[in-house]
Amino acid sequence: MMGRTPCSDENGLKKGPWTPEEDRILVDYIQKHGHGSWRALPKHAGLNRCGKSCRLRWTNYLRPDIKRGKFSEEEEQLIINLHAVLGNKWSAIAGHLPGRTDNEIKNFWNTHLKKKLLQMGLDPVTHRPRSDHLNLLSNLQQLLAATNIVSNLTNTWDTNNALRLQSDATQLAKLQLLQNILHVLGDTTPTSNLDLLNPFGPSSSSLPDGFLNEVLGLNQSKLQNLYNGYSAQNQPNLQSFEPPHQQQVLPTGNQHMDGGSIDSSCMKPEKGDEQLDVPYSSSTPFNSLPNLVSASPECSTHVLMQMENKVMPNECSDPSSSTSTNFEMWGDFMYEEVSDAYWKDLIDKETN
DNA sequence: AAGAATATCAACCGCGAAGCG
DNA sequence: TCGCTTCGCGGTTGATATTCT
Repeated sequence: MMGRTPCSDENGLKKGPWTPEEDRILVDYIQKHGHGSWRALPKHAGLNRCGKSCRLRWTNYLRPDIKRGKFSEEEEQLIINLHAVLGNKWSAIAGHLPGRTDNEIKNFWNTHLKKKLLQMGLDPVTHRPRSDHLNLLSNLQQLLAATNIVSNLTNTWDTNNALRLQSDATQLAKLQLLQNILHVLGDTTPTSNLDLLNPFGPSSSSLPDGFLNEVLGLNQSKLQNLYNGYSAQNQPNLQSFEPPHQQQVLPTGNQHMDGGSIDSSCMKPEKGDEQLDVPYSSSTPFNSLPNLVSASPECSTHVLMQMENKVMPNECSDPSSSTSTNFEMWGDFMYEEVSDAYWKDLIDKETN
C-alpha cells in the first residue's frame, strides 16, 4: 500500500463537506443505477469526488434507512454492552443497531459513552473498575456513582431488591476503598483478598478503629461479620477480587500509579485471534469489583437478553429466599448462565 | 460581549482483507 | 501463487457549535 495516493489528490477532486446539490446527484444516481463500482460511480454520476468519498456519504448519511437523532437509553446501554463484548468493532456493533452507522456509533462512543464510563469509575477499554491508588476517595465516589447505575438497571425489579443491591454495592465500594488503603499503607501482600477483610488477619493491625468508624462506618465487629459472611458463603463469587500475583507488589518504576496504564494486549485483539470477551489482562487492578458493566460474554449477554426481554429480570432475585444473601444476589446477577444457543449465535455472527 | 476552552460530528486517511485475472 | 484493484473498517482530523470565564 506504500505510495498509494489519497483519492483526493487525483485531478484535484473535491474534498470536504457535501453540498445539497452533490447529495441530490448522488442519491439520484444510486436510486437509478445502484452504486456499482464506487470507483467508477463519480465519473458516471458527474460528481467531482472520489469513489471513496461517495461511498462514505451514501453509507453514513444518504442511505434511506438511516435513523437520525439522539440515541435512546436502550441504544446507549446496548452499545455499552456490545462494546464490552466486541471492543472497537464499530461495524459489528452497528449491525445490532438498525439504522445506525458505525461512524455515528463511534462518534457517540468517543464523545459520550467513554466519558460516562470513566465517570462511573469504569475503564472504557476493559469495562472493569479502574484503580487509582493516588485518589482513593475519588475512586470511592466513582464506585458509589456506579452503584447508582446499578440501581437504574434495576428499574424493573421490585424496590426492595433494588435497594438491597445498591446497599450491597455501596458496602462493596467501601470494602474496595479499605483494600486500596491497606494496599497503599504498604504492609499488604495478602495471600488472598479475604485476608484483607479478616479483622484478625495480618493486615488489620494498621487500621485504627477511628478510621474504620469515621471513614468506612465499620467497626471491628462489623468487619468480622463481613469477613465471616463473605468467606463462608460467597468465596466463589469473590474470584474477581483475587489479585494477579504481579499486582501484589507495590508499583515499581515502570508501573503507572494513575490507573491509566492499560495492557496493550487488551487494546485490540490480534488479527486472527479475535476474542469476544474482553481479556483480563495482567494490569487488571487487584482490587477489582465485580463488573458493573460486564466484560464477560455471559454477563454482557445477560444484560442484552434482559433488554430483549428474553430473561425475566426478577429471575435475578427471589425475595422469598431467606437463605440468599444480598451478596449472592449480586453474584447471581453477574454470573447467571444464559442460553448457550443465544451466545453461540452471537459468536458465530461476529466471527463469520 | 468577547475570547478561550471544550464538545460535536462529518469527513478524511491509511491499512488490511477480499476479489479477480 | 502473485500482483493489482477495490472495498470496508477503525483511527484521526478539523471545522463548527456550544459552553465557560
